[in-house]
Amino acid sequence: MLQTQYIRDNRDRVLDGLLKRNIKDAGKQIAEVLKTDEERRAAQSARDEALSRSKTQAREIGQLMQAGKKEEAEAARVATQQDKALSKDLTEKVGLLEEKLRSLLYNIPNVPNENVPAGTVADDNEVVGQWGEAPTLYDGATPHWDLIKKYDIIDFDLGNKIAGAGFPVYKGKGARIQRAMINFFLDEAREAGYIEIQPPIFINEASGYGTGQLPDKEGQMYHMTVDNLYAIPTAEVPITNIYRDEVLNEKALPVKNVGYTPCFRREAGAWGANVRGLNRLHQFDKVEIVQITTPEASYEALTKMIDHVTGLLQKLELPYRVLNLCGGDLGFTAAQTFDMEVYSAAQKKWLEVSSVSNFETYQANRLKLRYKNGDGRIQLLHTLNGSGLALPRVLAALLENNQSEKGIKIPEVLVPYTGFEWID
RNA sequence: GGAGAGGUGACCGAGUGGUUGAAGGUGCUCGCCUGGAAAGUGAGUGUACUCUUUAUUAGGGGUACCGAGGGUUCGAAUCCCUCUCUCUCCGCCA
Repeated sequence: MLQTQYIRDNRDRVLDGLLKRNIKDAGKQIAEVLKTDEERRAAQSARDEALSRSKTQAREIGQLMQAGKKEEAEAARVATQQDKALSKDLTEKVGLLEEKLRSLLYNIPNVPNENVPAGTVADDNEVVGQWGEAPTLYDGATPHWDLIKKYDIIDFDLGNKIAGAGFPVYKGKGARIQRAMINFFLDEAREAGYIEIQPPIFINEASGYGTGQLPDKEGQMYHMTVDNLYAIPTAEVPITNIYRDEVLNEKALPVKNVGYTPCFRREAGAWGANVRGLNRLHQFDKVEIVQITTPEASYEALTKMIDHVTGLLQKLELPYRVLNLCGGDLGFTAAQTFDMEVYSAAQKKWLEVSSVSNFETYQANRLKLRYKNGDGRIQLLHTLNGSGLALPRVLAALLENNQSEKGIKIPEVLVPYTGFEWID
């Protein structure tokens, strides 16, 4: 969430940013925040004053008691009753206002940075990079949902039987290529300086709030009500929450973590057209990279993360483009996001395989993730994360782009991991 | 599932009703020592909110905070209640 102080000091900047996200009542929301904040401060001043008085009185009574002046102490004691009731009321009032302010802030998304293009829909995203050429496929080429049946490597019907739609079963070379990609991605990240983490795949409520999945994406996560745990939608959640409520030493920065986890998404209401095959699943595998840096270093880190991800795609020989997401397409918590899309020749469309974002202090503020800088001042850090990479759509593109009469050719870099060169 | 113990500052760890925001240690910052470092040694080192001050990446004041919430009391880290988390033992299991 945004910092109240920041909104107070940069009202116009915040407003402009929210308008870039096409939030129509941004002015009203910000005015409400500022008004609540003002009420809160007034209430706090009043409360502090009342409490200060009580405290002084208590100290005096203590002294009288010790001096043995019982009667005077007793008189003073009676006199405190009124202030006590007053400060209790005021404390309650402050609490309510704080809660109101927090819930207002929870519903205000991050302010896009100045390089985020204006726009409302995905078509307004700005293409900032492109690599590779779409392959020309042979006559018998088909989309991946046919290929997986032809080679019997992924079985949706079996998934239906044992879990439900969107929970595919990977078989034989299908399972092995999954394992191969995971290892390849993890090794590449390690070589780029990321520490590998294997986090829990269920998280508690506090973690959900920490990274912003709660309260606004409540319905998108699988929730185990018996133990009040949520299945993670991405490794970003448990990995970033490692650093919740932490004050890091500047020397420990930047934090660079990578983790492989299955990801679970209910995709409530998203099922329908254009989600065939591997394009959208309830459970999928992803290798996630996370960085925590100082504010000064975060945009350079973002660039490096994009380079890392595009490097992976180049090694996999998959044609891709890089998009600078427009205000309207930006996720709730991001200040800037770049999407990597791979071209899937048989579907003749771009598939998002990675999304790399800088959240600036938005997550860190909720997480209370800070560091002590050289001057000894405590400051919020910047958090960033990106997929490096999500498997299903990479696999879809790989199957489709590499198909021929002979079968599906495995990219060279993956062969040492798969142990086979062809799916045939 | 049953029983017990415990959650204190960046970290470890004292502290059972009145200068305790909190001993001591570690870490960190600055200095001494050193050719340089280590060791040793001296000093400093809470966070959040808030008010105020032309000492303004600063000074001064106030309030809150010892897992969370509530209660008792003139006064609570310290007493009581509820919740929560962690640990240990037993049970069950891998």
